Parts: sequence; structure tokens; C-alpha cells
Amino acid sequence: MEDDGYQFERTFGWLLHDTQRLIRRNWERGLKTTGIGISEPQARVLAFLYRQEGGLTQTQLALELGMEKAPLGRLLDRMEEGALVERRSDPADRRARMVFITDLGMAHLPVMKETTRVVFSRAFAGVPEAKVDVLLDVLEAMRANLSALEAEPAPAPPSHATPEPRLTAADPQKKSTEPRQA
Amino acid sequence: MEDDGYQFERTFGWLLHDTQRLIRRNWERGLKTTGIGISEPQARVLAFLYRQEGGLTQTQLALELGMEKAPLGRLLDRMEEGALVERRSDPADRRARMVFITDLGMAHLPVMKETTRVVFSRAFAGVPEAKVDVLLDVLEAMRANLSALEAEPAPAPPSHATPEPRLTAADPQKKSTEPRQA
DNA sequence: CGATTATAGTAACCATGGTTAGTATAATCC
DNA sequence: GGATTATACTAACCATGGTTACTATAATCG
Repeated sequence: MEDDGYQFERTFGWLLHDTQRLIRRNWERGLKTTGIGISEPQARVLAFLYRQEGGLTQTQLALELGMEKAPLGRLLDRMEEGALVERRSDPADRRARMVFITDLGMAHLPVMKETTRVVFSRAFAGVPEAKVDVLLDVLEAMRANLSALEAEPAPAPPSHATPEPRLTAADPQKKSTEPRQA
Repeated sequence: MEDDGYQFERTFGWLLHDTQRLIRRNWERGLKTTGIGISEPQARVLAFLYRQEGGLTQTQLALELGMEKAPLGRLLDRMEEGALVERRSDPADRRARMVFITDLGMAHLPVMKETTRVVFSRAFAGVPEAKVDVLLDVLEAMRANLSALEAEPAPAPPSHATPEPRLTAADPQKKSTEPRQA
């Protein structure tokens, strides 16, 4: 209701943007004090691979992490240089390169986890637990809604004709009528 | 309590990260259908300058937007190429370059705002308004907490000795020592 | 006044994420 | 079996954001 001017700072996702950036900065700074130089995206890869046990192809990993294959490949390049992960050819498919976490990468996980705990405990200082639960719920709903929209119709009309928001909520059953335009 | 493994996907800010990225993608895609090619960061600059009326120096703008001067300078380079903003030397200080929004930049604001409205209305589909309010409250509290921490002590101890989170901003009453570590 | 310090901005480097195009290999169709 | 299509990955480009170093100018100190 505060459309006095074009004051969409609050809704615009800048709050999300800022919070995410601050979390990342605090986390990476905290981890660095422990002598480990791992970025947040790299940490995500490690955390995912840890629970995988078998190694995945880059395409699978990219899917799981919700990112494109190309950026992931470069991320893995850097991580492989740091001996955090290891890539081995798949004997069954010579195109594929299976990704595994190394012992070194594994060794960093406890410290990473502790850093995460501390950063979030500080970020949520003064916030009742119930509200934190709501935060996570809403973010998950948003993620579901937006993901479902990704392959869908035009997100915004030119200037009028406001389509009502669909109450998708959590229904991954999409039909993808538009094959992503170039 | 599923801390069986190092499953800190949920707390780790990946939810924030994903949601923010999805919002941005949807917003930019929606805006593109209207024929306007403006990125989210550029939109933020425009929205801010719109309400400024007088123009600011890049340093002031960087401060307001919470980013470094160098990235902002490059952002403004691109925006100036697109005639969205204009830089004029400050007669009073030959080091400074005041930034102004152009008429073209101004003309894009209504469409940007409408796109924002649509994207968020879709993102929040099925989410009660009360929960959205909580989301914004918590994010703002997090931002305040983390900002206050930016110039502060070591965010994370090596591996033990867990310092209690300081009850910095927002609500000093709350104790919330263990804000859920899903 | 002149020397030092502070400030405004840029340049150059890095990491991240996106896109598009290309290469190698696999799968499939005829 | 051979040609076509699909897949796994890489390369190369762009935008964003961070850092450090540098230049130009202003402010301040002695």
C-alpha cells in the first residue's frame, strides 16, 4: 500500500538480496578465521556431495543445485584445484565425469557446519523461533511458486490486464507449453 | 532434527539464495516481455534516483545501496550507455560526479513497478498476508543483526567455544539462544 | 604556505552465475 | 550399419559484486 512513489525497495527483493549477501559475507568471513578458504557455493557442493556417497555426474549435480552446467563446471575446476573434489571418468559413459568429494573436502565439513550454526544464530538474534519457522515456510512456498512459473507463461503483462496469481503453492506438475524462447 | 549428515541446505542461506535468484529471473524475464532490458540492480538504481530529485555522488549512492564504489561505477557505466542515467561533474568538487536519472530512465519506472507487483503477487500465491509480513519482519531483523556484525568481532570460533549471539537489534527481550539449526 | 591525509572515482584482478556455441560421445531411428 | 538426434561437458562471452591499487582533487595540519 505504500505506492506513494516508486518505493519498491522493500518488496523488490532487495531485502532478500541484502540479507543473502550479508549471510554469505559473514559466513565466509567466519570460515576464513578458521583458516579454511571456501566460498558459499563451494560449500554447497561439498555438503551435497557428502551425502551422496556415490558421486554424480556434473549434469546431475547441476540439476540438484539448481544451476547451469557451465558455471558448475568452472566451480568444480576451482574446487578440484583446491583438492576439495575429484573428477573421474565414468567407465560406462566416456562423456561423463563423475564428481566425488575428497578426504580434504570431507575434513572441512564440521567446521563449515559450526560456522553456519554461529552465523545463523547471530542472524536470528532476537527473533522468536516461531517467526523463523514462518520465514522458512514462506521462502519455500515462494521458491515452489517461482520454480513452477519458470517454464510458464509471460510473467508480466505490458502495462494493464493483470492476471490473478495462480494458487499453485506446491504442484510440480507443469506442462511447459513454451519451449523457452531465445 | 535431521542433522544426521551435514544437511545445512535449509539453513545455509540456499533457500534465500534460490528465492532471490528466482525472483530476479522472473522479474527480468517479465520486464523483457515489455521490451525493456533492465537488470534488477539497474532497476534499484533507478528507483533510488527517482526519489532523490537532486542527484547524488557515486559514493553516496554506493552507501545507500550498500555496495562498493567500484562495482557501482561499472554499473553506472552500463546504465549511462543505455541513457538511463547521466553523470555531471560537481562544480563544487571536481573529483565528484553527480548521478541523475534521465527522462528515459524515468519513463521505465511505471512498467518496472507493475512487473514487480505481478512477480511478487505470483511468488506469494497461496501465502497468507500475515505470513508475508512476518517474512519481511524477520528479514529486516536479520539484515539489522548482520549489518551490526559487519564491523564486529570474529563471526565464528575455530571449532569449539561457542560465543552467545549478541542481542543486538530489533528486540533485546528475546533470548532465542538456539534458533533452530535444521 | 607546503606537506600530509582523506576522499571521489577508476582500473584491474578474482569468483560467481547466465547464455550461446561447439566438441565428443551415446542413443535412436531408418 | 549409417545418419540423425540427444546428451555431457567445455569454451567464450556478458553482467554482477568483491578486493586492492592507483590517480586526481580536496581538506587539514604544522
